[in-house]
Amino acid sequence: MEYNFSDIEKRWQEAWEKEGVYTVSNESDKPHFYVLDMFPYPSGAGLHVGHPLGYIASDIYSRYKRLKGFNVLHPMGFDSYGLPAEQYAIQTGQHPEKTTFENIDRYISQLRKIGFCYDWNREVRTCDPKFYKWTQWAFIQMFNSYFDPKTQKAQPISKLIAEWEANDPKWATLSEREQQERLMNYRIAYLADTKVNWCPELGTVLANDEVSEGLSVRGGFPVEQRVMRQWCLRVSAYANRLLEGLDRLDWTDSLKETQRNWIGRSEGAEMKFLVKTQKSKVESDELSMTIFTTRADTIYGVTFMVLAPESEYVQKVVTDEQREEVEAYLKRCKNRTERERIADRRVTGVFTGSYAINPLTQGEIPIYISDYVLAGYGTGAIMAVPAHDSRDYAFARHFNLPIIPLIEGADVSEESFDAKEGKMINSGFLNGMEVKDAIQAMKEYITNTGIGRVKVNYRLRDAIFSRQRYWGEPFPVYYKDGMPYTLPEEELPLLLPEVEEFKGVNGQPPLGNAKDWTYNGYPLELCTMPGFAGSSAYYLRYMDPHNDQALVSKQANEYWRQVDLYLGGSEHATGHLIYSRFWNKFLYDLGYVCEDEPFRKLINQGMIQGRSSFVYRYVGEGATGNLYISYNLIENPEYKDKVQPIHVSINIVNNDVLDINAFRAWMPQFKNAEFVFADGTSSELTGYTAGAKQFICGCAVEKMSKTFFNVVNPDDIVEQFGADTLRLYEMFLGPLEMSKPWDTNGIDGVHRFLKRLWNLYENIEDLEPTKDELRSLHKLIKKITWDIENFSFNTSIPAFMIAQNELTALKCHKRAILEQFAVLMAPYAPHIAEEMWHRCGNTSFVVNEEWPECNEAYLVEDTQKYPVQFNGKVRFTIECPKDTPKEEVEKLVLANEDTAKYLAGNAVKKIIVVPGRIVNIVMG
RNA sequence: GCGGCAUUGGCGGAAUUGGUAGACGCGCCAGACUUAGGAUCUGGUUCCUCACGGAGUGAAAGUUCGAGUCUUUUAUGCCGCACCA
Repeated sequence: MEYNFSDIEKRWQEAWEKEGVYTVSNESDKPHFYVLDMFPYPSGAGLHVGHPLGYIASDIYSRYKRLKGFNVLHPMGFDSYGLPAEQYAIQTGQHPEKTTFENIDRYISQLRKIGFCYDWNREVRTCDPKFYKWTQWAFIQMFNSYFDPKTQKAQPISKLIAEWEANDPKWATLSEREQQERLMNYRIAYLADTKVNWCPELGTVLANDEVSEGLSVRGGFPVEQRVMRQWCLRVSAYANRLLEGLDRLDWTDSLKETQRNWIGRSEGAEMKFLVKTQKSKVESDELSMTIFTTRADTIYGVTFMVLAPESEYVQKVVTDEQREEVEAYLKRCKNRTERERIADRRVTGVFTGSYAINPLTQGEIPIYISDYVLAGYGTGAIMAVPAHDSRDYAFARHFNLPIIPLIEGADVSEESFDAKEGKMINSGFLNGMEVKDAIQAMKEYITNTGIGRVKVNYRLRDAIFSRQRYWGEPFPVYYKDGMPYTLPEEELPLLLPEVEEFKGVNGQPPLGNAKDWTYNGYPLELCTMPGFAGSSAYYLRYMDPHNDQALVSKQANEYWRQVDLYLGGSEHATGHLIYSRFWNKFLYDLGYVCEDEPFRKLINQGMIQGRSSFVYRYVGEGATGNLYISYNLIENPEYKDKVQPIHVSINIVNNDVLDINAFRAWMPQFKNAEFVFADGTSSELTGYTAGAKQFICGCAVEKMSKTFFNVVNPDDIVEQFGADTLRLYEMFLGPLEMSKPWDTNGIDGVHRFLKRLWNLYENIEDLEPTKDELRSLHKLIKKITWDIENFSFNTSIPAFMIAQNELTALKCHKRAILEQFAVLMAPYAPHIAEEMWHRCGNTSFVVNEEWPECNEAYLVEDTQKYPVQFNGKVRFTIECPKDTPKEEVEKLVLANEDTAKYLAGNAVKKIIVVPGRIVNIVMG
């Protein structure tokens, strides 16, 4: 009987759905396990074969865990707020909800065809009011909380108010507005004037992780710096906990390292420098500036100070003579976009006219302003040590400032010496110390003398949480006397209003276009929340998706606790995975969730790139623009550098051979195309007939994209080969975590395997399995179990193939063997596994079966033991295959004399041997 | 610049605890069957050599009875961060 995959797959998908075999209950005696995929943004292009890679891997793991007796939560949903749908809406006037829902429908139909074991009853969509109610709810909690630095935990802000009422007499004298303003400095969700990444093209601000090299990640539009009043989340308060929490997570080192980098902890010291200006005489603290440094030991080499242009110190220290020059410089900095600043790293700066006093040497040091110092990090002011910092060095060279070497033997005539090693010189009481010790000594010195204090700085900034966009969660916030207040929780969800026009007008965000956007007559917030708002707690919602009383009930949360296995791309390392951890820790502090970290184990699947094909158009002398050269010839002198590669649809290329007729029909400009074939003959001369000559295309690995004509749609693969073949082949491509190009060419091999496997399930017999058959099966059980537990899915497919080959060679059609084979296949290829299980005479679903146990006893090969004489005495025993002749063993020992000597001197229990070689030594 | 990961046939990649390097698949070669097909099956396929034999996991050194695997140095590629003081 033929392997009719489309019939099998359709039948079983319908049966699973009808019987609800993948519906998950929160009440179960079984141990729980939560497997989650990062939910997708439903883009208009639909899924390509790269998307399901991680989904297949997590599905295999889920199905395996189920067979192992776990109650497995494995849901899917959609991150459905976002810029592309809104950009499309602005262009076409279509409501983003309409296009979003259409895209979701398409995604669901594509996903269903691949046979995932999702519990679709638990699907969530971030743009669904029932869902974003809880996004808004979380925001209100953040607004009403502050971060207590003593306990390192979020607390209700009422506690802070009570404390002030009791201990701070000034509090009661403040007006309501003043009180609100003071509280705003503590709230975890707060409104502040901050320097933001403003993207004029998108008409919105962006978070740091949404900007790369001065361009927006979405769209690639220029981004400029601007000060705006924005909602922010006090993520930086959690910097230390986010850093320390990493140690307890089962994530890859590279991902942890990326997060550590992003959090950017650095230990150093803050130091106070008094400032001498035209107005002050330095006696008082009145004019001083605080700087942050990790190299307090280099203070004897400070030859100038530098302020960031935006530093609050600037206006205090600038002298009248320098004012004009300084203002000109500040203006120039302000007008530079982030991108220009990054692109142009020439040294610029201006002298303020004032001097700082070195607290150790009492020397006067000039204060400069330069944009190489960042306002957002440390205190926005630095002490410059040109001898030992390359940036200070460049500045000193440009402005001809002195450079004092502080480390013995350091040559600073050409460049700075940045390394933290060597003996200190020119450094007063630090002279002779190693750098490491000097840093420590200096820290103690400044603490004791009160010049400064030890300080830990983090690079992680607060997240800017406002977006001047339409397609996002509205803030549950209204304004009274210009101060924000949150809506009562029972008013949630605050529904996204309808608007006529999706683009903002008159500098107002799009919600400004909504009619009657007020609460009790007070204006509501016009901004919406960013994309990461909805994706920061969605994994909690899956635990209890229909609850309208809470984000997640206590019982549901305490049953599932946290995501046991999370799969997704590494591109979310500094965005989603930081925000989610922050969000979760916040909810944990307030007692809404029972785990401090959301994702226990995390795996990044690699990206699947496209494999583009090219034809080469002849553009040399006498070119008609109509002649194409086979790839194998383009390096020939007559064509070299005279051809132009043109992307060609991979649908008309098979194994790098172009389908000539399909190419001519593909686009009008290729209608009269002529070719020089692989053998050097030309189509004009020979008169082309299909199949007679080969035209070879070039190829390249690129992003999968419509513009490269290299997109492969999983639907097409499913139709041609079936979902099981797709699943197996995606895993077979290579290690899960590695990036790799998609190449449909190899898929036949996997498909052939399924067809051959299918043949084993004819004429099933109820005979007792032989030893060889049992060995094949148990080898397979051992291998597949190990593979799944170690996420080494790619190596399972060869194991299945080998087992299939062995069983075919043994002509094995025995029920006892084939039943278990079906169960082993179930995680990888669930449809054919169900059918195989069924053909063995079972009526149950394979998903309800038990994972087979490996019996090691079946794996032992027949061996025999030889005592080996060495130096005349019996020294050890060699165990080798039964038919190995004794002379062979003796010859072997002599041939491996060094090894034998070593063995004789050690307590060796067993040696496994194959002809000619000792291969495995078991120590006693 | 800092950090992480990788490098094995024509190609994707195996080698799980240091123990037969190249599993399995693609491609290619030969053969069988055949209604000539992009079907199926069988055998071969790391390189050099007619062969015997030798070499071999980016390069160099080291540890070990034994190294693709461990250590050091180095080269190349990919990814992340980056005037972060």
